[in-house]
Amino acid sequence: MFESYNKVQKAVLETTLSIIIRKELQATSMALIAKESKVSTGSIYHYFSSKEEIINELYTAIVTYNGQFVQEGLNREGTIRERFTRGWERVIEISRQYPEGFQFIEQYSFSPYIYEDVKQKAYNGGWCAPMNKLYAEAMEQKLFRAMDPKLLVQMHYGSMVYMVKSYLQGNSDLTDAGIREAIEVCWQGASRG
Amino acid sequence: MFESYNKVQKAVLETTLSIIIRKELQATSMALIAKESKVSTGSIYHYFSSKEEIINELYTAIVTYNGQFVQEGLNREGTIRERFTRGWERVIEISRQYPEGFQFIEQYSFSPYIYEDVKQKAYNGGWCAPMNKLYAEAMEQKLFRAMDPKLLVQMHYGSMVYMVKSYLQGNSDLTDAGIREAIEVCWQGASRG
DNA sequence: TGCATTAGAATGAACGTTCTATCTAATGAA
DNA sequence: TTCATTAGATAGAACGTTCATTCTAATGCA
Repeated sequence: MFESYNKVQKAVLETTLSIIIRKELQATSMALIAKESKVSTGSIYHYFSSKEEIINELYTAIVTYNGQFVQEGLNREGTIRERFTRGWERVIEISRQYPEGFQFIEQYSFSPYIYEDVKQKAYNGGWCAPMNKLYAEAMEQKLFRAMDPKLLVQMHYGSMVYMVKSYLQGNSDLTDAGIREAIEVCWQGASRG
Repeated sequence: MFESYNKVQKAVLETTLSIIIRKELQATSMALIAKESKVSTGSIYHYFSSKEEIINELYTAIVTYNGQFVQEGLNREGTIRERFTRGWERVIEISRQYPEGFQFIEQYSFSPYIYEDVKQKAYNGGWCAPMNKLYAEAMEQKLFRAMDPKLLVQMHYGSMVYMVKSYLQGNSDLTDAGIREAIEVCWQGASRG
């Protein structure tokens, strides 16, 4: 997840992610990050200019990483339906594999603590634009109902998010069959006549 | 929204909600709440035992209020499809009417800052259980695919949440026709063959 | 007068950040 | 090879600020 960072930065980012999921932003103090990551505050400030910067760096790193993973599935050859399925499978797969990253992005993508330009850059490096394009294609080919493709992508993403949240809260399981069915539900709802 | 509270409590809760949406929990200080609500910290502590209690009270109040509004639509007479449509229409309607409440619940329903028993009580007073029941009925009557009704409700709620978020972020509009179409997309996806 | 309510100063803890001292390892002149 | 020099990295105490909460005195209604 944090391969492009040095050892200290990696430890700080990993620790911060772990604490912030367990305890909220306000309880994620620099002292606690220092203690748990075993990096002194002096060193933390040597590599990061502020607490805000750590959180924003975390945000960028996760969105970029997840974005690449999803795009790999989305951009491979195949019919629209195959790419659709692979794309959403990867969205769920990465959420299941790195639930902390998923939860963090979920909580902070609408937060004022993340700078607008970081959100913007993250959006560009993410998987939203290619997915929007796929949906637009599906509409051109009359596979999908005519509507705002971006809105439909958001709705489907919402479905996936809440399915994963249900799973992470222990209110449902997340089997391969269940995932396939959920994706099918989305496809069927979007389909024309 | 806060009819069951006295004037001071109402002012404090309304102000807290407004600040927390604009600025995050960590920037929502008691001093700022006092200043904006024009209630001194002394009075705030006369009516609330702590900052945590304010936030948790806020959570309870909003979920209860929204829950009643949605249930009114859900429980009225009609076919399953009519009740389905009215239910989701009300979920969106209340979100559009009180976007701050919507955003607050969205941000804090998964937060460790809200006590578990408050979440539990809120869930019971909310609209989830009746909606689950409606979905179970739809499955019994073979209108919907056989799957976990709770999971499908969560997925549909996710779709609504992300549609409203798109709207609140200015990335799409939220017309009556658009809402109707979104609900239809959900129905169609859930339907049997 | 008596009592609930209010205001806002006071308090002490906790916070993000900075500072200073120390450590480590690489460099290069002798 | 040796050792002074250097630059970066690290540790943790110290700093000033801000925070949630408490306290004390004043207010206003019964």
